[in-house]
Amino acid sequence: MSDLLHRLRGRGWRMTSQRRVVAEVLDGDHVHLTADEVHARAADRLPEISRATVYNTLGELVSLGEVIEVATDGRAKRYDPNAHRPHQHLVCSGCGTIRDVHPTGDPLADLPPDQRFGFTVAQVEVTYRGLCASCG
Amino acid sequence: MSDLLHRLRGRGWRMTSQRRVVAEVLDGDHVHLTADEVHARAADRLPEISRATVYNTLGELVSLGEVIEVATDGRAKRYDPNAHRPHQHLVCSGCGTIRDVHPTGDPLADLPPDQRFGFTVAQVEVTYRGLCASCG
DNA sequence: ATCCTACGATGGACTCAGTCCAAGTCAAGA
DNA sequence: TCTTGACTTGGACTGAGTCCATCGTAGGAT
Repeated sequence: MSDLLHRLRGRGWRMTSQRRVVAEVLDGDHVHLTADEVHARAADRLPEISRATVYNTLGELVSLGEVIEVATDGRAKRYDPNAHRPHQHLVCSGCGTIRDVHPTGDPLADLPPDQRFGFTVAQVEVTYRGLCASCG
Repeated sequence: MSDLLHRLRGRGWRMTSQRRVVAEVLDGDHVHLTADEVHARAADRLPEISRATVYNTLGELVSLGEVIEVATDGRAKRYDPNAHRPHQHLVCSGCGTIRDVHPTGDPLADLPPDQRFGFTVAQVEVTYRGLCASCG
């Protein structure tokens, strides 16, 4: 993840201990934490970090395209650091676990012109839902 | 929509003026109102209807499978009465307008077994995003 | 190495969406 | 028409997220 920190510095980010810790917490595969979970894990390393700072930093990471916001349920948004490899999500209806998945085919091609209502379609999000092995 | 009211009566619903008004407000194609919008429109016809009743009624309609909950942004859930014809959604990133769309193909078939991580996949939601003709 | 200052952090108040609950009301079966 | 349990009400409450005035500090300038 230090490559992320390098990219951020290159983009003019002032590097603070808070931003470093938030970026470190978001490292890994199949990571989909809520803002409060990020705050809790960040506070393990930096006890005085505030919720506002976590929200600010997550928002900046999202607008820089380094992190993706995922809203799979109606509850808290989740933050997915796997932003540089396009992917979709598989969500367990039982426990809420989320996996990144790579479907074959191009879902955009499945939307015929007469179904586009004059829109310029730019992006497709696919959410697969079902029960995971433990909840099955 | 009176067929909906008949179905509900058949399922043992006690028919109240509040429930009738909520069901009527949710009539039509490409309808995707938030709970507060449903409440506002219901209150035009029945000024004393409470928010709690609107939430209760929407929740019941959802669990009866008559209405679908849609969470296309991180904000308020939207309620889609078009529950008996499977469809996906096309959302304008500018103004938030939502259209029901019917893509070709079966997105479930695009998720290979080695991408299912032991899940029993039951359902797929697809959200197309872009700019509508007015926002383009 | 030190100073400056604009950018970032803080925490508490606030908003918005939604839930909960005790008390009152009323639809519909007897 | 009576009765009763299902339904409605409004207000308090929760959870997620935003806003803002103030304080602190990273990092360029000297």
